[in-house]
Amino acid sequence: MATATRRPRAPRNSLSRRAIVDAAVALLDEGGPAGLTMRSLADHLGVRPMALYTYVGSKDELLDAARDHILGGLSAHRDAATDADTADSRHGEPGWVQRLRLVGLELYRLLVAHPALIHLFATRPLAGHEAAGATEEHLRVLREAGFDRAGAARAHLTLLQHALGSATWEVQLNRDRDVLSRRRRQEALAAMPADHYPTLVDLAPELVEGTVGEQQFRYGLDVVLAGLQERLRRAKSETGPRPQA
Amino acid sequence: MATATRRPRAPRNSLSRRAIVDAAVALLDEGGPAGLTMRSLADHLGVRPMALYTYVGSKDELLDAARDHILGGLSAHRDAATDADTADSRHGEPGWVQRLRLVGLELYRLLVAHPALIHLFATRPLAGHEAAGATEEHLRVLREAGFDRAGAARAHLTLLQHALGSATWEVQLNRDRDVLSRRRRQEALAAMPADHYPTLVDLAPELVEGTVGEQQFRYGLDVVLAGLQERLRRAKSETGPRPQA
DNA sequence: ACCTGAACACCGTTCAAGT
DNA sequence: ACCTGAACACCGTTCAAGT
Repeated sequence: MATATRRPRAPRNSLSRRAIVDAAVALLDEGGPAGLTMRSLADHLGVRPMALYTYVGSKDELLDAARDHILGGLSAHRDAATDADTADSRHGEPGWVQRLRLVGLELYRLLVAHPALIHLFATRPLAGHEAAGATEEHLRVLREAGFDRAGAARAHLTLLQHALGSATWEVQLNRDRDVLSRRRRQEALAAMPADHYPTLVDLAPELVEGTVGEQQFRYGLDVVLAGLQERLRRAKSETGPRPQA
Repeated sequence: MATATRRPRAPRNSLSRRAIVDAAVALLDEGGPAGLTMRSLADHLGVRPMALYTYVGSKDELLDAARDHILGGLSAHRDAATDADTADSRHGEPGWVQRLRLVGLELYRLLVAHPALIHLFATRPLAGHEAAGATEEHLRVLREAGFDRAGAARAHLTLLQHALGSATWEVQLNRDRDVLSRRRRQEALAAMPADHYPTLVDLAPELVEGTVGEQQFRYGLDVVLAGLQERLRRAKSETGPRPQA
């Protein structure tokens, strides 16, 4: 859409891997996955396409670097929680649940703020430690709460997977918020064959209005957290009342 | 990888939208998103690229059709559950929980069996009723269990989002199972800076061994289902003991 | 070492033309 | 109506060359 910024021909040694990755992230946020091509990126940096290959090797490698760079913000921003985030904790809720909620919200917001990140999760192979900041926090809190080693690992993955799925759904649902408004979406749902999907058609208003945005993520996160509490309770009653090492 | 099947020049009226979509799904399953180009698809069908445009309009439209075609299998396959699926239901577990588990497993398996589907969820805009078969089943079971209208909608989305996120993670983690084995992945995790990620490094074995495949999905699904039971219990105790309409 | 220019083997799609 | 051929404006990347 936006007119491609024409190259003001950068000076000789102004390029760097860091600058390239930064520009790549900017182009991804701006124009989505399609907005980032080696050629558009080169143009953006005032350089010929092949100049980039001095620093990156391939586009895939660049995409991985962009992903890791965005996710690298995870541990640093940890204490950026607003009052609103902590305000709605349930009364009598254990501290570890509240802390996991904050990590989850941060992760979800990062994914929604960088929609291209979701594309990268669904496109590039994973090693498993991409969201290391959130992983470490998850695991530490879970272990302190009393989860055993295997339980902490599985619970962490569940939280991560839920955040990823929620953000994916949310981002793609809102990709063209303007062209397909809520009203139209509700009409589309209500217009489905009622003999095959009676309940879906009946609940069309709730599906469109009530399951969107951070509100829906918070609901799902609370469900997961309640399930984890139940899990911990059961594990403790089996092992006996004293907490595990 | 596979040598491109050379066109045996199809007879004149052998093409159809249905045949094109089927072939597209096959190419997607076989070679991933990159394996499907209008040109490779035409070759596969023994036809020139532009012949496809009589039936599809654009590649994007074709991708949506392929996604909807795969997801269309959701309602039909409903009773394909094996004994193993029902065998591990917890004793004294309400029937609705068991039914939701079956739907979830079916959804997860479909996503993992068609990895390109995950790419489509993260790439193409959503209307909200793509997985209508699973949605209808979810909503009906939830309503019968006693969830109110808004609660059923939110609970359904949570189940859907969790399945999507789990499948995404799983598929991308295993994309090159051969080139990056578990052993190597565990070594990579254990080699991360222990001062920044002590718990992660410590739990590397559990993270690699215990959080993979359908086993991990079942764990997360059980967590979500336990959370939903808790949710329902609380809602009922607020409204009074008699079930809601 | 850092960067350019030309080229190759691809894309999706338009447009005019053939049957 | 159904399909082809040639062409356009793109891709990522190789290769040889310039500084």
